[in-house]
Amino acid sequence: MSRSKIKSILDHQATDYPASVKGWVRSFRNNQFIALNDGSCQANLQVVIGLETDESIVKRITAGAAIAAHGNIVASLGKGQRVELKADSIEILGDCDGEQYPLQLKNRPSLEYLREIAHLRFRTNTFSAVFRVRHALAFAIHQFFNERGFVYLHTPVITASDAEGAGEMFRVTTLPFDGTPRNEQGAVAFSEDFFGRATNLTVSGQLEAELGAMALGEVYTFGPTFRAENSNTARHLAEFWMIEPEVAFADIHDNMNLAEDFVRYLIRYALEHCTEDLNFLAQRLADEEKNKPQQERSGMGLLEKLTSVAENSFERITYTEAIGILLASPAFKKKKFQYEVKWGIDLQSEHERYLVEKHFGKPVIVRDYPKEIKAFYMRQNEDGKTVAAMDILAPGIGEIVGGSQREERLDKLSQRMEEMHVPHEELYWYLDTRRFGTAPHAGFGLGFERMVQFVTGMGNIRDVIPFPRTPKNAEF
RNA sequence: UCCUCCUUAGCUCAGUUGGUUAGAGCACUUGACUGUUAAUCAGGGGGUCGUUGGUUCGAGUCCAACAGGGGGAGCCA
Repeated sequence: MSRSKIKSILDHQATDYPASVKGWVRSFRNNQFIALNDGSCQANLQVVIGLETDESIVKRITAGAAIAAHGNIVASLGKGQRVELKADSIEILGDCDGEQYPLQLKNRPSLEYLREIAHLRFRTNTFSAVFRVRHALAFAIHQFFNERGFVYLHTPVITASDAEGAGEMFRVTTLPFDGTPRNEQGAVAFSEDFFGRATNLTVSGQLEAELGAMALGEVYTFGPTFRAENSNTARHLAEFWMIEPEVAFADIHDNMNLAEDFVRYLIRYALEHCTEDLNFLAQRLADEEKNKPQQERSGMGLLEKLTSVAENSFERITYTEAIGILLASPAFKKKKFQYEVKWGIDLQSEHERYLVEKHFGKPVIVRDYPKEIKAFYMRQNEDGKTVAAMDILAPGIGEIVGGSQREERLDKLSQRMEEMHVPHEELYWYLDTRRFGTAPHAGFGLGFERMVQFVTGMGNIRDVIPFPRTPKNAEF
């Protein structure tokens, strides 16, 4: 008999039919009742074994063991579940020595501990829920762009450009560490390296995505991104996934509309397709909040927060307005901000949090930042002071989207590159798009893990990626 | 990288002003029970108190360095 997924058994109303299931034992009660989970859904299937079951089998039904159960799906006699599998036979597929198995249903191992056994943490309710939601969001991303006619463009993971200015890079090389070849000036001879030049892991697919957009019209990337920054926070990874749409004939307002539609679409998708997992995660979060002091509680439950974001439009303000709000705030007057507030500063975490969590109470899109604090490729506004950049700030996460209208005017772009010491030679291919049929265009980047954090309510980004890569940590 | 906190059984945690043989729950094991719901009840085994060094008659407890981890900040997505 072929294996049935537990999800399909629980989803269907029928009873009194034969079925086989395979999964991992979550708990074994009364030498008779197995709570079995196969990863297809949050809920367990109760498998009931007969009293005549061979004792040598019964002894091997331990928490964590992999088993197969064959029998009939029947209406449950007990109270906690609608149906159960009345087993005729049990097969032990893989034993699990409970004395050494670190996961026990009753012990509530901490997220920090589970991070150290990331190879086993998928077996917990929390992580299986998080990774099912992560999958759903990844799928929804492709669906969103596909519905709108975007082309999924695979930009390179290995890049020769180090002029993107998006952060420290990981070097990619096959040169030996001992006896590294040197040129006549004594510098490392990258001409002898695999690609004949210095190469790195990508920090962004944006520049390449722009090339695609200037022919295909609307493209997006969705792939791994690498930053060799020594960042030790709950919001940073050395290897993370990023989505970068790029749209020809679009301005900053089209860009904000797309980004807002996108974020709200993803949340609606999760609410519709991950109800059970989100309910579980919401409950988990609520339990966690109970142990926090009153002041640190968020006040809104996970589902309320997601529903509110999905149903209400984001606040849109300019950078100049944001500075005005901060300067007029009670927090500023009481000198609550650690960092200075004045026109020209980069907004600090505390400023973003004030705007999003205290002042507006919902996601905020801030646009038209001072050109000095933004990248060379952002389009210069008429005022000569600002660029058409926009960031979406989300409650609890901070910056979740960063984007801009791109500078399509060759002279302006060229001039800005000179001012910011970005070498023209290395980016001739980028500049060519401005030489040959340039057009207004815009795009943004969305940090996938930050989106997963927002939807699942997980506080640490290391808990929403299967195998986190952070400074001093590349285990598994 | 900076500030700060933590590290005691497989897991979650107690351990008082430095003082006898370091405790509990879960897990494991032996037995009982058999429609349980984190099953329950009774007995049992299980410890290099992160590592190294120091102070002291005596260190899980005090001090230092190192390692690992958490929280906050910077950089950013």
